[in-house]
Amino acid sequence: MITVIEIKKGGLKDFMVLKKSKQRDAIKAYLMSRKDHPTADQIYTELREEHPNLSLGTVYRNLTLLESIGEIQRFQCGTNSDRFDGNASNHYHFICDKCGSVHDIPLDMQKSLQELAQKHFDGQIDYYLTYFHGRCADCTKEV
Amino acid sequence: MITVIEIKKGGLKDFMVLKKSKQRDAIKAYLMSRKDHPTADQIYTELREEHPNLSLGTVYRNLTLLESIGEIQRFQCGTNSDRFDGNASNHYHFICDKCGSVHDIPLDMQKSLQELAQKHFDGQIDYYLTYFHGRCADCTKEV
DNA sequence: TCGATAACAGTAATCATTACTGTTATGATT
DNA sequence: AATCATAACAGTAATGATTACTGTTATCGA
Repeated sequence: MITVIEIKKGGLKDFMVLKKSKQRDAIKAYLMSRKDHPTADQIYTELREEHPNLSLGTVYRNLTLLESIGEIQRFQCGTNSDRFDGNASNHYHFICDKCGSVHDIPLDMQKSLQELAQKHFDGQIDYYLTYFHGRCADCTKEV
Repeated sequence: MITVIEIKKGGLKDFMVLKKSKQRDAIKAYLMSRKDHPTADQIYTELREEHPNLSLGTVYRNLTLLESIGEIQRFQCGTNSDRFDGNASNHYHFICDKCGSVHDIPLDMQKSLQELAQKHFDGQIDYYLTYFHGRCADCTKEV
């Protein structure tokens, strides 16, 4: 199977044939195995144990690539580093304002909210991202 | 009137008495006069015309301070710079994925969504941020 | 007017992320 | 299996947003 991806306008070519790489597979697999939405640096540090020559640039390049072909999600949530999620489907996130952890919320996206917002906005709303904030279960137990 | 603000633990003191400054007033006033949620650099560039000696560090310091006392809002929305909003009340934002502009959506926050999410999450949800994406009115007119 | 210190301008440092460079791996074609 | 084009790599340098530092100035209560 050949995977062809589009390249943003500007260069000479407008497409690219993907070649497989052990590094990309490892990054994808790692991300799929986790539910804590790690940062690029966390992924890099973890994978270095198995792949000592792995480069941080490679991690970033592949995360960006995987995101561009819709296999993973990247998002900012107030912390200083971007977070990555192996679950590419649209879903809700919770950010603990105390410990910074990020959790999934198993709840269907509310189409009604988007429809409601659309009634109040002139442009065209395609999707929405919601970040719930508060304290995670662990942190509510502490003072 | 004296404004006293708390300082995060770690230093010798745990409070600070605010003194007024022309620069902070100008930053706040500028932010209040706009609806386009400018970046720190945009604020800096604009205000330099009136205040030629204004420093970018001063802009950042005051934005952080104003945010910490709840007078303005700071948020990330996928663009590479943080955005600032003179309207500190909880409201919805729309980000145009084509031109990057940020708009307000005049819609009350849906308490029901938070309640719904709370039913599916163990921790304590205090608030939520939602970013609608799509194309703004101007951009829907273009190809 | 004085004294304590918050705030400043200017600059250096930090940190996440992206870009560059020479080398290696992939995969289609001979 | 050998060749060839090029995607991907490791390693490193560069970028850009933000924060921290330093010596000076402004604010404000005493």
